[in-house]
Amino acid sequence: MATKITEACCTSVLAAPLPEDDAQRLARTFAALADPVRLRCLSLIASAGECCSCDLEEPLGKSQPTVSHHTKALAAAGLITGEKRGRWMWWTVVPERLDDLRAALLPANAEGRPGG
Amino acid sequence: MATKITEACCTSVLAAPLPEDDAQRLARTFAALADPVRLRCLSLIASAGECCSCDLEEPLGKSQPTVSHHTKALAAAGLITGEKRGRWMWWTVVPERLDDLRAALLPANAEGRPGG
DNA sequence: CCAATACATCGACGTTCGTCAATAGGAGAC
DNA sequence: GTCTCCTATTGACGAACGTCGATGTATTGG
Repeated sequence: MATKITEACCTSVLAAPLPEDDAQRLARTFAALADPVRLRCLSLIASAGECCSCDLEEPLGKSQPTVSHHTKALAAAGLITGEKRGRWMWWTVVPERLDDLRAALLPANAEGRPGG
Repeated sequence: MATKITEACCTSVLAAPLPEDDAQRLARTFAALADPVRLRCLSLIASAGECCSCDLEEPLGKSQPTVSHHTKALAAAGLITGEKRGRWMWWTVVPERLDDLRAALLPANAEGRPGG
């Protein structure tokens, strides 16, 4: 089982000094999570499995342009993805992207762990 | 084995809608990681196991006040902790804090997973 | 004592960010 | 076509952030 080398590769923050471009990419992704409104937005989408922008305004307590701004930021970070159906924009989370983030925070001695 | 309830508790972003105060706490922590300089700073400390502020200036390419500013931010988020020995401030990462973050990003159906 | 070193704090600057009102774009209903 | 609903974009505002020079605070060494 030690033959399996993590193809999540490179971006392990704790294992080795992070190259500058990797740091910039990672920082942009974390920045998408660095706002309470966006975190709750992501949480609402994940909990619902799928939901449209109009369903976010009320629980978030923010105006429609603000909600649109945040969904755009989350989508730009690859954390959610949107599909337009009729008039509605349906958002879903991208679990692989969250996996990448968790992998980046893995301790150096846990490279081959399951469920990381 | 469903008897084991995660005592990481509450702060699972994807499992249920995030309360506002939890969102604020989490966002503050992610904000500490939302800067490439701080990410590289954390990475340098983790890789070295322990290091002092003066050893960070050159690899980060930033001035001493800037480095101090970033270490303070990381420490305020609980991601690193410092101990003063003589003239030097020795920084180490707080792995439990990283574990908390990874737990917050766990998918909803992975509550009881090992190595999460 | 004084000088040097390591780190923290302050003040200021330019940039980025979150927010909303106003407006524009697009898709269904009539 | 027109009207309504949902979403995206623009422009503007204040707040927060990253950065550095100057200064302050400890600690070590002579």
